[in-house]
Amino acid sequence: MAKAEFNIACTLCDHLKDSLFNGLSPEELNRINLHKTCISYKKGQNIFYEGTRPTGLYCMNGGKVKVYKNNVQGKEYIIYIAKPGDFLGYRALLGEEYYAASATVLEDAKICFITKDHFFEVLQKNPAFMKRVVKAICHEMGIMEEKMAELAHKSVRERLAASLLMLKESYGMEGQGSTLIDIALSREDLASIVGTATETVIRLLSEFKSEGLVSFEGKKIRVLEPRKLAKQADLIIN
Amino acid sequence: MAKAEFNIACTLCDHLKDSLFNGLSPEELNRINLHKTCISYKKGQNIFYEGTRPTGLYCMNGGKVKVYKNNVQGKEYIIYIAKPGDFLGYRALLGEEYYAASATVLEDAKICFITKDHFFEVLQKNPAFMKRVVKAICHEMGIMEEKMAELAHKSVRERLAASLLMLKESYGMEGQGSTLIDIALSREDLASIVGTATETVIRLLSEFKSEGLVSFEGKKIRVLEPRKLAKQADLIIN
DNA sequence: TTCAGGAAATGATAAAAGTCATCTTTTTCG
DNA sequence: CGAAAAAGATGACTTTTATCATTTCCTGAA
Repeated sequence: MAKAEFNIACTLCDHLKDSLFNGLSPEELNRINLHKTCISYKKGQNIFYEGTRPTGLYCMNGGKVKVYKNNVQGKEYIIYIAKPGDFLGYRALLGEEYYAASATVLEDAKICFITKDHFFEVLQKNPAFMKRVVKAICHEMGIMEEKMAELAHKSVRERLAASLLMLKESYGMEGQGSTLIDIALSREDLASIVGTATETVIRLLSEFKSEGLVSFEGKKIRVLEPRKLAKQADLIIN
Repeated sequence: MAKAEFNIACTLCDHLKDSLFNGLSPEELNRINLHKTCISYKKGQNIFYEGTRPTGLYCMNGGKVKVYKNNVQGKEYIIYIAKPGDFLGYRALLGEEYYAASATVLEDAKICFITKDHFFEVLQKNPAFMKRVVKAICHEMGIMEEKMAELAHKSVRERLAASLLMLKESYGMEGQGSTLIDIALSREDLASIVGTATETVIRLLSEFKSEGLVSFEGKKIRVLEPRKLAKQADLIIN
């Protein structure tokens, strides 16, 4: 599993429009470009480990990466799934702390790495960029507050339905009057997103399937009835 | 329940040292001082509601405030308990969003309010302050990640033990070779912190009591055996 | 001081979810 | 290709936790 380098100019990056770097001047982008290292990772490879110190910022150019925490008994909780355009590891970097989570490749990924100093330089010289980053972080916090409240008081069934809808929003591909969740997640990973046991996810998914809410396409899940799923998730009342 | 105004110069505030405002110049503090309104709130009064728009920043000068979300069925999850020196409502303000949570006074509180414009002005003119705020926010996010992982995979018993230790850290008063958690929390509020039913908290607390881990002092809880509690919380192995 | 209402405590019961074991299917890799 | 490993599925069973009902205790307002 050799890490292959690649290089794409930031100014020409396909995912710039989805990124917090969108809005930087060509000069600033070139500055980042000069100081970045881009690497291709294979599925299963690790990007960083919980407890280690960040030395820079990862910026996703392709693929999918899970950010997760393992508890003492080895149970995993997936905090976030990063896709192209997303920053990775900025929390620990900006908080000047160790990584509180680990990151592992779910689908073969291309990831650029910008050293801490160069990222901070751009951040400090460009208040508008700083403001955008802060805004994004605060938005992320709002999502985390919502997730904590869900974990505290929703049933696993409700949370699974909510997770499927969330995945549909982020990774949905429209077609045939329904939406395919275009990410190859194992049942185990899905359980780690929902915060439950693998067997429970398997059982509930087959219930959803027999109720006609979803269907399976290879390893992927197709959402057939988003409104009914939302009702299961207790997001809508009627 | 009239809201009584009071006024204390920011430069003379007892809690400045615990606050993110610590480090501002006297000029900046005076600027904030000129544009703040300070109000005394009684227990049970509401500071802001989920779904409304923030118009400024609250800064705690006294008392305790719970920040919480209510789900559809009315079940509450307490995200945070703010104490003097803490900012309140900065997430929605910096994220330019509606409040994602509500805030209500737990113990009679004195809270200063700085309008959005003046706060943003200081923030933008002082990059070091901005950096400190960002660092604090990112630290907060790390705590939230930890809490999500706990909610996902720890038992209520473990979470209650962890919550008691967290409360001990934040509100502990040393004495008699043990620590009193100096905050008047109802069993219901404690359940909302842990993310469980009130009855479950009551039962587990009386188990902890009969195991000699805690004792009750009026409405308050005294932690007798923090190490044993930590073992219950599965924070230490041996 | 009393008494009404809220909070705390306790018991009984049901529902939800985890665990463990087993079996089947799919994937991977030599 | 075929064996081994991993992932998925299913059943049996246990544990945990929520819910509901009832009782006791405490506190604050009249």
